[in-house]
Amino acid sequence: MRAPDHPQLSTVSLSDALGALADPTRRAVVRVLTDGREHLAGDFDLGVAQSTLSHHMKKLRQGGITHSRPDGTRCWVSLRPEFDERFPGLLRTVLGLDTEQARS
Amino acid sequence: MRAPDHPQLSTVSLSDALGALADPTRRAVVRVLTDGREHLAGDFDLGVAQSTLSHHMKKLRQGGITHSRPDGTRCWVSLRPEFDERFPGLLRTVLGLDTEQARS
DNA sequence: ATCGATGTTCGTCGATAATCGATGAACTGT
DNA sequence: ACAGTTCATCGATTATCGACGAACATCGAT
Repeated sequence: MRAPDHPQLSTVSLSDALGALADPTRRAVVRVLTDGREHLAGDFDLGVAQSTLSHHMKKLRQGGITHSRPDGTRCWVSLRPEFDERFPGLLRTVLGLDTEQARS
Repeated sequence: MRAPDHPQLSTVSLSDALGALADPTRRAVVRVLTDGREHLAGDFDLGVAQSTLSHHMKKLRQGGITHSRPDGTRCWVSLRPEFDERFPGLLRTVLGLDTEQARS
C-alpha cells in the first residue's frame, strides 16, 4: 500500500473540513475514532463497499481530520490531534449534534 | 414572487445544515446575517450572478438556516432563530472558525 | 513462487452542485 | 397600460459526489 497523502493542516480550508463532515458515513467513522485509539480500516462496517469506504477515508484525510498509517497489508486510522488546533471545537460540536434524528 | 419554501426544522438533517455551510459563498451570506437584522437579497454583492445567489439562498433555506420574506418585488433574508435550537452552537462555532485563511 | 488478505485506484454510473444567461412572475411607479 | 425592478426559475454546461465492481499493488504466509 502506498503511503496516503496527509495535507498540511494550514492548507485545509474550512470548506474542506465541513465538506468532509457533511456526509453521514464519514461522520460515523469519526464517531468511532473519538475514543482516541487507532482502528483498522477493515473494522468499519458501514454497509458500503470496500472501495467506497476507501473513498470516504480519502475525503477525511483531505479534510485534515484523520490519519492513516499503513501496516503491512492493513491500515490503521486515527484522528489527527492537530485538527482541533486548526478548527477548535468543530469536531466536538458536530459530533455532539449528530443524534439519531439529525443523522441522515 | 412566489413564497419560498421553509422546511420544518425537525426535518432538516445535520448533513443538510453542514452541506449548506460547506460553501464559502453561503457562509459569507450567513456572516452578514449574524447582525440579527433582515437584509435585502439584492444587497449581497458576492461576485456571483444573480441566479447563482438565488440558488445559494435556496440551499440556505433548505438547510434551515435562513428565512426569506418576500416584500413586493424584493426579498428580505434573515437567520432563523430556531436553527440554534435545532443545532445548538453550530453557527457560532462555524462562523468563529471562518477566518481569512480558512475561508476558501 | 504462489496464494490470500487488505486497501487503493480506475472506470463507470446516475445524481447532485455550482455557475451562467435568459426568461418569467409579481410588484411599483408613472 | 406600460416600463422598470427584483427575485425565482429554466435550460445548459461543467464539475463533483457517492456508489459499485474490477483491476492493481503490497504484504504475510505457505
